[in-house]
Amino acid sequence: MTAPSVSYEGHDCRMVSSVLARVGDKWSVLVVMYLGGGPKRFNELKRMIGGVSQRMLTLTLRGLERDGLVTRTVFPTIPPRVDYELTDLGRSLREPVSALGGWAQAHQDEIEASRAAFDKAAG
Amino acid sequence: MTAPSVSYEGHDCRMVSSVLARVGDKWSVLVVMYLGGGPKRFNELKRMIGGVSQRMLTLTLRGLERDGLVTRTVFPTIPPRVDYELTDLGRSLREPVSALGGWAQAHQDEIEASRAAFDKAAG
DNA sequence: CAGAATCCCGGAAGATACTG
DNA sequence: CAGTATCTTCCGGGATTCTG
Repeated sequence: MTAPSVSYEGHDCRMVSSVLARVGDKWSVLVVMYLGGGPKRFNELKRMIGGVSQRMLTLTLRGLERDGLVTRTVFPTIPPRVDYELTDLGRSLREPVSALGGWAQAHQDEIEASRAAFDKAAG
Repeated sequence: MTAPSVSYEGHDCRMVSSVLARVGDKWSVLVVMYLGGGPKRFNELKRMIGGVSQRMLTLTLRGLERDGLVTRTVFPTIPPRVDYELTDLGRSLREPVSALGGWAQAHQDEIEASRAAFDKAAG
């Protein structure tokens, strides 16, 4: 019943790993999620995410842009304005990430209980 | 059509992030994937994954065990034997991870092309 | 406002050696 | 075989400062 629609065996598992390395990155996920609500400006994202340094946000956005998940649009005004928006590819990522989010939500308590029990047993 | 079954807005996005921090971990993913094929011993996993140090594999398995995704069974024989196996929770994770794997597979070329173009433009 | 540049530190992770 | 222990190296990432 939990049979995956795509089997693990039969293709290079490392590819999944490398994609998760990007997608699973803490800030990248949050950016993709928040950009799902529409285009955002730099500081707008920074405020929404909260706890991210401008350096990390810059690097994260750069990485997402490089992978074709996000577009960067500069308005040559004063003060400058830059909009970030998901590409079609970026939007298509929301679905599988959302599935993982759903899993996280469904099993969060289970995981936390397991951690507590494990930590208690190990002292 | 790409409408997610679980919306991003409406629950704490950081939870998804924290789960991805574990699940998205390079070695954790690979371990879960390989254990999907049935119970494995330590060095068996090490050989299958390849490129992982015994230290990292130990830490990864410990983390997965702590989260209740993997069970560790010790056979008090000489030489010692330890089997690692996915729990029900661990098996349930395969489905959403597989979805992400499918996405990775489907868009790999697109991503690589985007990276190449980006790197070329940036010099 | 949106970044670039610089400094700096703690933790992540490899290599190696030892053990029950 | 399945780890633990130790050392060391590396770099992710925060804080701060400067610019177009």
